[in-house]
Amino acid sequence: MAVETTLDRARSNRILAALPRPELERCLPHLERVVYPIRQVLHAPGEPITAVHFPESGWISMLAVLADGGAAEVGLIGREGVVGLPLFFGTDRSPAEAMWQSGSVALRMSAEAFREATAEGTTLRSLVLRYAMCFTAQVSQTAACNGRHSIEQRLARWVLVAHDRDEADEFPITHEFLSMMLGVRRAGVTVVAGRLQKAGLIRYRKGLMTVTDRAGLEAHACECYGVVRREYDRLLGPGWRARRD
Amino acid sequence: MAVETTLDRARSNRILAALPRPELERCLPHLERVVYPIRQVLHAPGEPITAVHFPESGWISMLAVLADGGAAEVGLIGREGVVGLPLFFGTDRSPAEAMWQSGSVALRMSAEAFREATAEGTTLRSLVLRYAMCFTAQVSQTAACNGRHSIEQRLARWVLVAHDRDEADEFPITHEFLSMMLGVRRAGVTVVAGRLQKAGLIRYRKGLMTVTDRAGLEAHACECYGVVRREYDRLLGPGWRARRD
DNA sequence: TAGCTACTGTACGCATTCGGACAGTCGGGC
DNA sequence: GCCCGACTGTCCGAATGCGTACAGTAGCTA
Repeated sequence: MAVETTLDRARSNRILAALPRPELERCLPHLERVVYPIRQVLHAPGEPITAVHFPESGWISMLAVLADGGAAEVGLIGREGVVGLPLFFGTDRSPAEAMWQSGSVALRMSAEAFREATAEGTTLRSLVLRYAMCFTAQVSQTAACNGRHSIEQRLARWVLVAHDRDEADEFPITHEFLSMMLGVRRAGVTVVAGRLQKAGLIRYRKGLMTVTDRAGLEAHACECYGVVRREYDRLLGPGWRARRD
Repeated sequence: MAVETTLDRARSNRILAALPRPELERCLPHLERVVYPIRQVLHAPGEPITAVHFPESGWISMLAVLADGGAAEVGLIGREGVVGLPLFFGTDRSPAEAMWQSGSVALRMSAEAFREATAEGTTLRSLVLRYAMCFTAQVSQTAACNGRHSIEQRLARWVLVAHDRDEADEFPITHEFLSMMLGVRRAGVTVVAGRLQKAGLIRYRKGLMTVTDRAGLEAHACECYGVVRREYDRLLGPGWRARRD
């Protein structure tokens, strides 16, 4: 069995993978591989953010925590991005929460090292800037989507967004959890998920969802999926997804 | 009548006002005062953004344009900010639209000049970074808000956000227009605006709205107003608003 | 001051989603 | 192989908001 080096693993994250070799090598000593349990909170609202994380696989939800104790997902981060943008923006805390949803392997870099690694003239700086633009576009579209589109459209969109960040066609997710992410009732998710399953677009059982017809899902989802996807493709190149179509 | 210099006017925009004098003076030759008609589009979805704008007064809506031809407001920019963040993020276009809503006086800086003015080590760069963080927080909270809160809460919040960016307690806005911004029916706005008026929080007639009880509005609005406001206060200092409480 | 237009008020039936409850079923652990 | 807990399916009444329509009114313009 081959020994997997930090260099190999860094190639899993699309931002790190896009760095020129010398710059990546300067980063390597500051990258530490970490594995977290599912639902692990990477940073909580108002708490200091001490490090950024470059996911190797799976995805992290960015959540806005509400007064009633609930949380609404406003964006999703996978191997195309980095968790901890507030540090880049010059602050060590944020009103949002970052929580692991799937996967759970990332490369961790301390706030201090990240600041140096994104100094003027570095490729990392311009990549993170572009990623920040993508993420903002995702959140913006989510804002519009939450106000205008049906649960069915939003669920189809959510599955596609997650699927883009997953190596496999199946991933663990329950209706209960989806309902929290979408900000709707669990029963509402069950009903529309049942419709999507009946239409042959997905399959699921006991907390495991399988995508069986991507094209069909795209047809059922609102335009928000395509708008954001095109923005990611445009700014990060078309290779940022974990899977091929 | 005193001659108002570009320097004086730059003090109206909180980002420019926060620059050290020498840095501001280097910017001045690149700042041009522009006046636009209401509803003027500063940048349309997918079209090249050729300049940034530092508003002196009033506010601009950032909109996500939807497939049905409608548009949903995802954020609001006033004298505390700058329109054209995509340029800062390294791209000259965006899926969003920026449109004047009130006021309409800004200082314009070309993309080229903006790039130089935000070079490494400048105060402008760090100010714009912090502002970008604020704006992202605003959009995130809007995403959550759109999914969870009632029209009444959202309208109260919207009025507060606009009020923060307006010198006067009254500003021109019709129910029709508010309904487009909030993504709801015009009739829905009329009903809840009527309730807020009956409660003595606002007054309006024929396209002119007046805030008569800010504290009452804050009590009626969802927590989203406070969450975002605190983030702006924290990162930009408490003086970013056009008015006192 | 008459008329026009833009804006506001209100009503009706309908669709979606909610909040809550409860029954059915899957599948891992013992 | 059985049990139990987690997950899914379904139902109810109620609330919210939608789409549409039309009437009333304020205020500008001629």
